[in-house]
Parts: sequence; C-alpha cells; structure tokens
Amino acid sequence: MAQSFTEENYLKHIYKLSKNSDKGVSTNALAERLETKASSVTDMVKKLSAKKLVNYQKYQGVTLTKKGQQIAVDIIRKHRLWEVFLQKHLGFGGEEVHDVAEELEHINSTELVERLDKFLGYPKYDPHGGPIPDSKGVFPEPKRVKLDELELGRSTKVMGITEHSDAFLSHLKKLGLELGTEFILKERSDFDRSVEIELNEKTIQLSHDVAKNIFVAY
Amino acid sequence: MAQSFTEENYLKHIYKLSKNSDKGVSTNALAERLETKASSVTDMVKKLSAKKLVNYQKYQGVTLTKKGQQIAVDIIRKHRLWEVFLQKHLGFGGEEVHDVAEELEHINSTELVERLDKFLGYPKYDPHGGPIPDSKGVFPEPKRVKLDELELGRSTKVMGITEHSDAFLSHLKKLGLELGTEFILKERSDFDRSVEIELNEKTIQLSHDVAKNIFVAY
DNA sequence: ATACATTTTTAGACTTCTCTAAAAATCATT
DNA sequence: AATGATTTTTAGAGAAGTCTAAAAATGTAT
Ligand SMILES: [Mn+2]
Ligand SMILES: [Mn+2]
Ligand SMILES: [Mn+2]
Ligand SMILES: [Mn+2]
Repeated sequence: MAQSFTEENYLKHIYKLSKNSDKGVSTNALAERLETKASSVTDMVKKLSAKKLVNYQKYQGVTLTKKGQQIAVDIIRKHRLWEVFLQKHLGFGGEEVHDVAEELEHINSTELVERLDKFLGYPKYDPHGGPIPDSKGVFPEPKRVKLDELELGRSTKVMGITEHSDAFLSHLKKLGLELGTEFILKERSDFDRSVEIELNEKTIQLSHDVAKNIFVAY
Repeated sequence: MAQSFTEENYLKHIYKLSKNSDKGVSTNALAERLETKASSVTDMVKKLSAKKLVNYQKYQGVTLTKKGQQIAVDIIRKHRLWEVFLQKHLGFGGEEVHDVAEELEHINSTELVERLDKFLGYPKYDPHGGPIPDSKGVFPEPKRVKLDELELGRSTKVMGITEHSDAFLSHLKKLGLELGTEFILKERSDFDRSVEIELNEKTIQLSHDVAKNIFVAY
C-alpha cells in the first residue's frame, strides 16, 4: 500500500498544520498550503480516509491517524536528511535546497534513507535547525537557547520564557508569540541587539529585552 | 515543457533499444522492455510524437528526434551519476543501486546534477563500466582493454578484434558477438582463464583464446 | 497468391488527480 | 432566530496513463 507523491504531500502538510492547533485541519487551509482547490482537497481527504490514514468527518476538518502520522514524519525525516546532504555536501545555498528536497523526500527506499542517514553521521537537526526524527519516528529532544543567542537563519519555536510579568505576557500575546509558536530568526541589529523574526509570512521586530527573555529550540 | 517520469522512461528505453539496430524501435519491443502493453505504447508514442520528441509513423516503429535524444542522454547521465553516489559513497552493493537510481534519475534540477557531478569528481564511468555523458550530452571516449584483462562485473561492449581469420570471425558470429555487441563479464576461471559473459539474458562461455583477441570498452 | 500467424492499432473503458460551478452546511452578526 | 458571508461539499467533466478486446496491417510459408 504505497502512497503517491500527492498523497504524501497531503499527509505532510496535514501534519504541519495540525501542530499549531488541536482542531482538525480545515479544507481551505490545506488547499491554500498545497496551492490547490478546496474541492480537490475534499476529494483527496476522502481517499486518505478510506485508506485509514486520516480521520475525516464532513465539515469537521481532518486529522492524521497513527499510520498517517508515521508516514508524515517519515517524509519529514527524508526531507531534512536530503537538505543536510544538499547543503553540507553539495554546497547548495540555504534557500535553494528546499525545492529539490521537496522531490527527493518522495523517493521510496528504506535502505537509501538509512544509508544516507549513516553517511551524514546521523544528524539531529537540518541546516535550518529543524529537528530530524530517527528511523522510528522519534524527534530529538530539542536543546534550548535564548533567542538572544540563536544563529541567524534558524527556524525555531518558543520553548519557554524567563520573565513572567503580566506586562511581558500580554506583550508576547499581542505579538502572536506563545509556547510552541514557530518562527524564523532573520536579522539581529548590531546597534541595539533587536531581532527581526518571520512568523506566518509576517515580519516582526522584537527588542533585545524581549529576545533575551525567550527560550527557543536550537 | 517538462516530461513526466513515464515519458522519460519511454525516451530512455527507446534510446537504448535503438542503439542495437538502425531501424525504428518496434512497439512490442518497447512494451516488453517497459513491462506494459503494446496498446499503451502506441498511445504514449503518439503523445511523444506530438511533442516532437520522437519520429513515429504507424507500423514503422519509433526513433528519437534530436530533442528526444538529448533528454534520453540526460536521464542516462543522471542515472549513472546517482549509481556512482549510491555505490561509492553510500556503500550500496552492485545489484541494489539500480532500482533506486531508476527513481532518482527523474529528479529534475540541473543545479543538483551539476553539483552531484562535481561532488563525485566528474566520473566518466559508473561502477558497472557504463560511460557517463557530460552536461552537454557527450559520452567519454571509451578506453579499450582486452577482454582477457577486464574487471569482473563490468558491462562493456565489443570495440575490436586482434585476430582476423575466417575461423575466428565465424566463431564470433555463431556466439552472437560483433562490433558494438554489449554484454556483461560475469566470471573468469583461474584454471584456464576462460570467461563467462551474459549477453541478452543468456550466459555464454568464451575460451581464453577468444577472450584475449577481443578488445572491449573499459 | 493465398492462408495463417504475428504485430500493431483502434475503440472503449477505468483510475488518479484535477478543475469549475452550483448546492449545502456552517459561522458570524445583529 | 434570521440574514448574509464564508466554508465546504457535490456534481460533472477533463487530462494522463493504463488496460482488454477486436480490427487492421504486416510478415511468412507454402
Ligand atoms: Mn525544506
Ligand atoms: Mn514533496
Ligand atoms: Mn542502472
Ligand atoms: Mn526511471
């Protein structure tokens, strides 16, 4: 029971979209993410449901079953391993690797993935800081670092805070930052150590006072 | 105007089947090679013809156009480069690489192929001795070696002979060996230096007297 | 040249994935 | 609770690739 490229991409993106909310992923969100139409999503989601890879009830959105999740995580594993290879060994730039990895992630060979993993030295993080699950689908324990000290270019997520005043908490809330929020660190000013992050396609400025009080995944 | 995996496989196999005869490739030969039905071949060949990738006239078989040939050669290039990678760097065994390369050859990124080629050190031959065309589609000048001295496991082809008696010529003809015939060297006896080759799925024994008088591509 | 065998093509149908347009359900606002 | 906006689903159709069965063309052997 092998999956098509298309099915695999659906599963992967359902996985990524589910992480940000406990509800099912909406048809529209998925359609936008996959650059397709809502009606196509409905069709595919029904098929995945018939294959027991997702839980789906009309109008209620979609979530992954255990089996669907395993596949999704394995695609992510392959994607990130290939990105390590492309960047570390073939010398690709950070931006260029993604599209190629998007294709390579669908090459289906356990043998290939295990050997690639070994060749790369069993990396735990891809070049953007994304954690790489092992062959059993287990993600590495994320290391924590202050946002103030994180490398530029990393995609990361909020792991905790070191300041608990109401003022700080409501400030974070207004910025759209909470535990688990994922973003990318884009810039850090030499002048005042303020940082620029990318969150949901929007660019946001954070002062050093904010950055030094947030723990993020490394 | 990108090609699908399926179209690429058709082009590659038309290329390989045309090398052994100056006539067009027959529908049936292609169907057998691609493990599909003759009717499917007819359909696809019409489509490739509409795209100007093959020359096709009903009942006359099919040949590649210049453009079709370029694509075919590029697929072969990618296939063989990936086989070098899989075998030399990931430690795959000789038999295992082919199926994976069959998929990897369709990943479409000039950048990827050029960087992989560089990473591998611009190899001219794959691990089976298959010549790897360069980025312009030019195959390396094949080195010549006596069959007597060729490495076991190599796929190769007849490049010339060093004995021109009628007896030898008719012996070769009976064995099915002529200039350009492709085969794989399987075994060499320590006892009498006779060799065993695989030609068109059949295994054939050649005495040392024969092997030492045949030049093959290295 | 005729008959028979083989190869190739056509006709029609099926699967997978996609789309547009319209209908149905849900959500949001008063 | 009613209205209107938004989201989601359905209905119907199209492109790509495949198949089976039947028709047409070609090849072969007397
Ligand atoms: Mn990526
Ligand atoms: Mn993908
Ligand atoms: Mn091969
Ligand atoms: Mn292939």
